[in-house]
Amino acid sequence: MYFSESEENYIKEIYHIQAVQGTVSTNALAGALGARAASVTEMLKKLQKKKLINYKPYKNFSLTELGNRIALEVVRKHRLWEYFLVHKLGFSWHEVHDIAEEMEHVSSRELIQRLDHYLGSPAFDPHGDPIPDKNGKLKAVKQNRLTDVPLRKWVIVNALKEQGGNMHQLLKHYDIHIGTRLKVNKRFDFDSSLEIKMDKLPPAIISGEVAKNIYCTI
Amino acid sequence: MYFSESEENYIKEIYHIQAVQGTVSTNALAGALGARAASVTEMLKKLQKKKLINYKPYKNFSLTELGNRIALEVVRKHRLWEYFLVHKLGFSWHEVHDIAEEMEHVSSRELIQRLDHYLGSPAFDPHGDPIPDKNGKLKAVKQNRLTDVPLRKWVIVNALKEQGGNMHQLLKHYDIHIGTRLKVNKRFDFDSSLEIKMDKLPPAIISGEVAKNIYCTI
DNA sequence: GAATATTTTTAGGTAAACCTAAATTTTATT
DNA sequence: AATAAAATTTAGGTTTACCTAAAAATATTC
Ligand SMILES: [Mn+2]
Ligand SMILES: [Mn+2]
Ligand SMILES: [Mn+2]
Ligand SMILES: [Mn+2]
Repeated sequence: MYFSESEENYIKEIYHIQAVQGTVSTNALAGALGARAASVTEMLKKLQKKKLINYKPYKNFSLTELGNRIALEVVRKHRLWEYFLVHKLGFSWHEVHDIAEEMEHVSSRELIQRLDHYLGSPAFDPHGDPIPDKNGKLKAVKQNRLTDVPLRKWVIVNALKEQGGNMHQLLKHYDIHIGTRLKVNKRFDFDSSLEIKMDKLPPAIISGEVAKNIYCTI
Repeated sequence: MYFSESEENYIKEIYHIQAVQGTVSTNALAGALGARAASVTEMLKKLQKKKLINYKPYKNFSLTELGNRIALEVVRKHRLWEYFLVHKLGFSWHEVHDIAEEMEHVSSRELIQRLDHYLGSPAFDPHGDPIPDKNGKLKAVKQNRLTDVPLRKWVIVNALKEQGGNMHQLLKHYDIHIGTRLKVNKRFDFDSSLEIKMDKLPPAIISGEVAKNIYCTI
């Protein structure tokens, strides 16, 4: 069965929202895709006809088993290409999302099979997100928000979320990247900033803004 | 300036037809693209408005300087991806065209820059066709049709054209590939087959059908 | 050079993916 | 429970890229 680029983007986005919010609404999806609610409604009907989502008018919706499988395939393609861009072409992690957003729609299954093998079947993309394997299985690693981590406990950064701006400059300045070991010494409620401590470096203050996008293993 | 996937395909195809026929007509383009003449006319008007082609109704048309530049960029992307698919992912030369047909439309310039560097700035794609460099320059190597080559003269295969079917099986059977040294002993006008001689192999007969798609340096 | 054939364009449609504005349904508030 | 607010859908457009069938222009043939 053929799915258009738009259909793939919708399915993938439903998958992501479902993963973090548990439930998906027309407006949430419209927001995530930068589209208007009316456009989303139209597409929802199309996706339902293709048996990719469970949808009743005016109600929240969810992916069907099939929809989930397709979503995982697109996510797999996206993350494998991101891995390729960073580890083979030398891009930095914050530059690859938009390119992968296009490459994820190249349709050849054989291509992805071979790409995966060529990259050594990586389990995580450059942002620390798990790459679904051929069967859609994800290596489950808990991503704990740095803002919620217990005080004075050493943790390891395992994921960084891109948020539009150029947060990566800041992270580079602090020398925080995936694999960095650090602990949170204090949390300042006033501006929700944190004092963190990294090996061989004096304690540093980071804003809640940044901390929100840093995840780690406890 | 943005060009859609369709616009890129049209421009590239005009470039190819121009290269072999010298001149491009609505019907020729429609045939090459698998579209109807009416659709082509419509697109021609769009391409003219974008100053990519020189076009007068009912007349043959040609690429403008800008059109040529864009065409070369798409050709460059196509052939670099083909090279990647064969030399990095292990595809065989006859499997890569359709995949590259999709990948050539990924828009990032930086991506192609880096891909080129990663591949070692190759000058020829897996079919033996030259890859335009960043400035659109092509390494000119004369591709002589094996059917036209002088008799009893050793030549080297430098290009193989894919023609839908599975000619590659035949070529593999004869062990003919890019780089193969051979000479044409005889030409049989009756069915336009050729007797060829390769190093360390007894003479063999190949059909005109196949020979037409083999090119070499004299 | 007129008649015929071929090529190309125009006219009029369709489907996908978007949009705005208005109507409808659901949810929240008094 | 009635009303107000918010979310969602429907109605009616637009643009892109296709299509078929008919008309117009160009080329070929007698
Ligand atoms: Mn995408
Ligand atoms: Mn990622
Ligand atoms: Mn293409
Ligand atoms: Mn090629």
